[in-house]
Amino acid sequence: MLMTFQEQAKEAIRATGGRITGQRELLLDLIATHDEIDAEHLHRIAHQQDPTISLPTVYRTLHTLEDAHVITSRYISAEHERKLYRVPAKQDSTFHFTCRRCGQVIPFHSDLIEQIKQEIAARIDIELWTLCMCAGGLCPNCREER
Amino acid sequence: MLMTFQEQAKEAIRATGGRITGQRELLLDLIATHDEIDAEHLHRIAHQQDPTISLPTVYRTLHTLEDAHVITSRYISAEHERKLYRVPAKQDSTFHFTCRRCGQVIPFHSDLIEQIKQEIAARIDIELWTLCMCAGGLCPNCREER
DNA sequence: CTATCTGCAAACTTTTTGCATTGTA
DNA sequence: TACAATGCAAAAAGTTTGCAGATAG
Repeated sequence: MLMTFQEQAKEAIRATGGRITGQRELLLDLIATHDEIDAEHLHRIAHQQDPTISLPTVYRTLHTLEDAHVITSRYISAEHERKLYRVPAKQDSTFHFTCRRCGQVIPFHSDLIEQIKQEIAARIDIELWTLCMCAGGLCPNCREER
Repeated sequence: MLMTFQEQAKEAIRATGGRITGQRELLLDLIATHDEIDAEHLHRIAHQQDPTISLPTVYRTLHTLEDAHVITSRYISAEHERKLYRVPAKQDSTFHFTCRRCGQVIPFHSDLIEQIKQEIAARIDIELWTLCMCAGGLCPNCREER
């Protein structure tokens, strides 16, 4: 009997004395249907369904969910532009190359990321919550043009 | 006959029609004597030697140097903090774990980083300028306390 | 002499906070 | 009916830009 992400999240919110509001339910539904999303984008699409929802509420909800370990966050661009939030299980070993000239983003999967996580865990006694890995440089096209 | 970092940098600046100003010479000297430094720190120490130097000049100089491939930049913490600049050769395979509770930064070296760089290069025909890897979670102390 | 650099002040982007009000449990 | 959560407006933090004046080559 699997709990949905939304149910798990609500459980986690209640567990710490938090309350389930309409805004939070809406945000949970939207997070569940997007692989990885930033606060501003989340606010934009939430706003279409509930025009009263504010950006501070989006940020506060994301922090609440992250503190409860219901979502994780990371940057995917070397410029650390917007922080992206996601359900932990999703695309854990995918990182991104961002072209510094045209801005193109190329996703990249590597098993070495899992190995690095294990290496960290083996060497320092930390609890790893997030690992962000961002590559930057010139993409094939821009490399050719210059 | 090895050129110093400063001489190389000046050469690179001149090569693109740039000019060698007192501010730029001072910044180059300071960058050369620090492993990895952020704009605000660089401005602070530069300001002690030349109180007229401004933060925009520091940023503009860092961008000029980065465009000329004389320095590289990266973030070392997964939180939206400061960008760090450095001479490319320095501590290339060191990344950092930042504790989300106490802020402690634990540097961490792994040969897997070089392997990942090679894996990227082998798979996509990119020119890799920077790779940032930021780990976050609980440090040994904070993990114990909660 | 002229294009590049500079400092200053102000703008910008993303994220956070104070506060009075609303709404959940 | 308490205490958590909300919206608004304003602040914060890091970085960038416009502009008029200074300066390298």
